[in-house]
Amino acid sequence: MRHPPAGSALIPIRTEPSYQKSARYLEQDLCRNLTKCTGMSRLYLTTPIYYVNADPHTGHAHTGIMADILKRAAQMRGVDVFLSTGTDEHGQKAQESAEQSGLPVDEYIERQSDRFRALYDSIDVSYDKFVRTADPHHVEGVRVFEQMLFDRGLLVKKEYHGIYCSGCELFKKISDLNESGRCDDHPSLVPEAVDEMNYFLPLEPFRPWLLEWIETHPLWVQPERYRNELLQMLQTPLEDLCISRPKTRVQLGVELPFDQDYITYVWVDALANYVTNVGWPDPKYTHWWNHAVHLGGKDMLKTHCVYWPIMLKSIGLEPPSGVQLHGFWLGAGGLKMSKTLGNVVDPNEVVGMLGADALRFFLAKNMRSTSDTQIALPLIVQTYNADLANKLGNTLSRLTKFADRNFDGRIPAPNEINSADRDIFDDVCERASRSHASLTLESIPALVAEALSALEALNGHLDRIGPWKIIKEDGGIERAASVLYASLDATRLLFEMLYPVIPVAANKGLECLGLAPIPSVPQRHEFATERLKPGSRLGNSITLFPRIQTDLDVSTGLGEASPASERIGGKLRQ
RNA sequence: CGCGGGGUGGAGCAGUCCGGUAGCUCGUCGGGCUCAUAACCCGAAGGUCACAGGUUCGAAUCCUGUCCCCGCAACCA
Repeated sequence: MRHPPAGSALIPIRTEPSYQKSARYLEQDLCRNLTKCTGMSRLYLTTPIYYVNADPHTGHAHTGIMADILKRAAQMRGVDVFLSTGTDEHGQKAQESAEQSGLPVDEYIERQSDRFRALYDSIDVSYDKFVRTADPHHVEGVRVFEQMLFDRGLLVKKEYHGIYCSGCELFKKISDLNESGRCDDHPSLVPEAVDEMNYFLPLEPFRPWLLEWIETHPLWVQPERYRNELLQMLQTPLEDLCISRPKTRVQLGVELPFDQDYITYVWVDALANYVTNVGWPDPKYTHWWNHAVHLGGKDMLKTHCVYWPIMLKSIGLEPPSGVQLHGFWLGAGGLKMSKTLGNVVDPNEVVGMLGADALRFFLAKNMRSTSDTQIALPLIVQTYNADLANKLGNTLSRLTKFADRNFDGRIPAPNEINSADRDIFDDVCERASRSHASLTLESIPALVAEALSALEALNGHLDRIGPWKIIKEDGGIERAASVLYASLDATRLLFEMLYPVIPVAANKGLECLGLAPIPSVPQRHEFATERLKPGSRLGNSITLFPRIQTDLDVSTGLGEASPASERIGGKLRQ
């Protein structure tokens, strides 16, 4: 425990919830899901592994940050968490990108992989495993996986009939071609019909099993709309899944264990990371695998909820406990980000300008499960100034500086806590407990919204009471002390509540309150009982989030922004 | 008729499942306060809820049709 529950008797905690959660909301609760699947003691979170043929973008940052938020929140509930991520470095496109870069293939994929790792390091994603598909353990795992498929007689070798564009070096679907039967990117070339021998895993035999699995596990895919989409997807027969590529066409990949003329095509290679990361084929992998929840974008639905469970089932492994998906980020104007439009948001740029917590906070606050969401630099700056600087940072400042001047930089001892003080504390406490207890990928924005509402209530409360006025009255210091204690303690709760979202700033805030940082290890955290200790010394008062001055045009996303301190010669920094 | 999402005051969004005086944040304007990061608090202006029909005592919400935007359709979270 970080500090004794010394003040727990000071302000009675209300136990009656004043908020009614809808039954539907409860049904989609990760907690319940995990209670059923994992007993809540352990959690294995995964992000997809990212393809190295392009640079990391906002979407990659988002999935990692959401995973990290869920991890930190689970750890605060005492859950042991393992978070995996990594890069996929195999396949034709990686091979081509390497060639285009002019670098040796090894050098290219290492550089790209490092870019993904560097991004995650810079945004404080606390992964426990960063896998690269070239890692020997992973490669061996893929080969064992494939040998098992082969030994069980599940694979068929047959001709793949396709239309091949030699310009793209890819097979095309009829629907990919234009009216004249040519590829849009290479209109001068005539795509040719090619027959190529490959290995396939027939999926159709497993469709009835998968349908039943989904029927009997209503919380398996979340949000619910993706479950509906999945069920619809499974109404029609499934095509065989191609798992190989001839070496004559692609060299970068894992050689099939039973046919050295072929390498592994993406699915077995990429998806298998989820089990090889936790030790498979060593039996100890179940320690984590039995508690696995995959996180990712909505485009993962078919691969992670059809291909992957069937692949696992076919060799006798259990499906993951859950799959939680999110939408996509769109650029300014609600349009897909593109360099041509100039509306690309580079996560590295945001981190450089505003810090990792600002990016984390924006993504956590705004992603919606039912639709794609807009992101643009001016919107991020707006959120940073309004929520982080003006509300959260400023509230900390006004309280700690008041305590510095009037209470010798110590937590004042509360005397007469009245109902207004109690209400403000209960309000924050309840919001914190409730949003943490029910946290899922889908409800992360609700946690942020709850914190902001609580913060507004706290600021309003402070203004109505006006401790800086009261303290000037006769005997007012007693009353001011109580108001300040309740407000500081509510602020403490807010930092604890927001710790998973903005870990660095939250711990700085707690430090300002004279508290130890929240550790990144499983440790049950009780919002209501770990009260501030009267008389203990506050830390140094700091400007947690300096305001940013900006000329950004919110409607276009174009323009310039720079830190206020830089713009006006650091005056704001004092 | 391939599948799906969306169109709500200047900007970003909630509300739509379970119909009942249109909400939030930002911005703007006015006032207050001065403990605080030109901050914070209070108040105001601003919307025919894409459009047209229909059901209903009553529709942003349900039904029908239309228009527009976006995403997906074998490797982009």
